[in-house]
Amino acid sequence: MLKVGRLADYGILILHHLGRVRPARLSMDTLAELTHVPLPTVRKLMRLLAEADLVVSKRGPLGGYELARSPQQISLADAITAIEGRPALTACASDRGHCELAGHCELAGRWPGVNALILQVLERTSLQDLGAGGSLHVPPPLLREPLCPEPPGRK
Amino acid sequence: MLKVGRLADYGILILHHLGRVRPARLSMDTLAELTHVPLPTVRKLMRLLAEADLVVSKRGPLGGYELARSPQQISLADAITAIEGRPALTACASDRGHCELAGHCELAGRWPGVNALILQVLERTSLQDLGAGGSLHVPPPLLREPLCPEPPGRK
DNA sequence: CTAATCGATACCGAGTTGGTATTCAATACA
DNA sequence: TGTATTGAATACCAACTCGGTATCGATTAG
Ligand code: SF4
Ligand code: SF4
Repeated sequence: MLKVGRLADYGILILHHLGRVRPARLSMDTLAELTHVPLPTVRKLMRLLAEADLVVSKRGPLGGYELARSPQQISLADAITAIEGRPALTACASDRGHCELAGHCELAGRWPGVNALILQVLERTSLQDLGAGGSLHVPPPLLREPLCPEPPGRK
Repeated sequence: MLKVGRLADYGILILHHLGRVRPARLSMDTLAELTHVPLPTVRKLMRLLAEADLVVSKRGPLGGYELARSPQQISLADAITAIEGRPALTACASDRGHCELAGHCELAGRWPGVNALILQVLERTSLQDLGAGGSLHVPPPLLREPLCPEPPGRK
C-alpha cells in the first residue's frame, strides 16, 4: 500500500518519453512500443492525460500526442491526479468518499495536514526532476514554515 | 489511490488512543468500543502492531496493550510499515515485487528518490504531531541537501 | 477517398482488502 | 487449584478495485 498504481506509473513513464522528444509528436502505437506498455492500456491512459490537458492530441496520419507544457511545468501531482484522482491518504482527507467513523474519530481533522505535506512533495517534483540524471533535490522552501491547512479544526 | 488503506488508518487511530492514556493499558474490547472499529479487525491490527514492537501486550485479567515508546518516538512511517509494509510508490522502489518493464524503463532508477522523499515526511511526523492540536510543522532539516539514494544508476 | 490515427464505450478476470469465525494459550485472583 | 478474563493464532470469505481487453466510431493528411 501507499503505492501509486501501475496506471499512474505507466502514465508518468509515457509523459517522460513525450518530454524527451518534445516538441515532437508520438503516436500511441509508438508509445506502446517505446515503453512496453500494452497498447490498449496506453489508450486508456492517453484519454485521461488529454482530459487533464497535460498532452494535446492530433488526429489523422502524422497525428499523435505532444506534451502540453514543458517538463518543468508538469508535476508528479499533476500526472497522478489526472490518472487516479487527487491523492488522499485517508477518506477524511479526500473530497469525496466519506468515513462513517468521522464523527467519533479524533484524527478526522488532522489528516488533511499530512496529506497536504506529501501533496507538496509531489507538486514540487517535476517530470524534469524525475527524468534528469542528477540528484533530485526538492526546492528548499518546502516545509519551512509551519503548515496548517486546517483552522483550529475543533468543529 | 495513493491512500493508506483503512487498516493502517485504523491502526494509527488505535495507537493515538493508546498514546493518550499512556502509560495505562487498554484491552482490545475497550479499544474497539473507543474507536468504533469492529473488534475482529482490532484483533488483526494488534497482532501486527505487536509484531512490530510498537505496542506491548499483557494477557490475563487487567491485561491489554500499552504503547511501547512515547508518542513522539513513533512515526507514521513506523505504523504504516507495521501494518501494510514499507511504503513503496512504485514496484521498482520496493524491496520485493519486481516490475517486468524494469529492464527497459528509464525511470526505474529514479523512483526510489521520490519514494525516499515521502518516506521522510512520514518518518518525521510522529503520533504526537498528528494528535496534537497545534499546527503540524515538520522539522526544518527536511530536504535541505540534495537527496540521491541511487548512485549513477546506469546499470 | 483512403489509410492512419485518436476517441469512446462497454466489458471482464484476478488479485487485494477489509472483515469474520473459531479455537487455543496465558494470567490474575479468589 | 480453579475459573474468568484477556490476548494469540489460524483459517476463511465476500466485495471491491484495478489493470487489461475488445470493439466500433470520428477525424484528418495526402
Ligand atoms: S475519520 Fe478517522 S477513521 Fe475515518 S478516515 Fe479520517 S482518520 Fe481514518
Ligand atoms: S520500472 Fe518503470 S514501470 Fe516498472 S515500476 Fe519502476 S518506473 Fe514503473
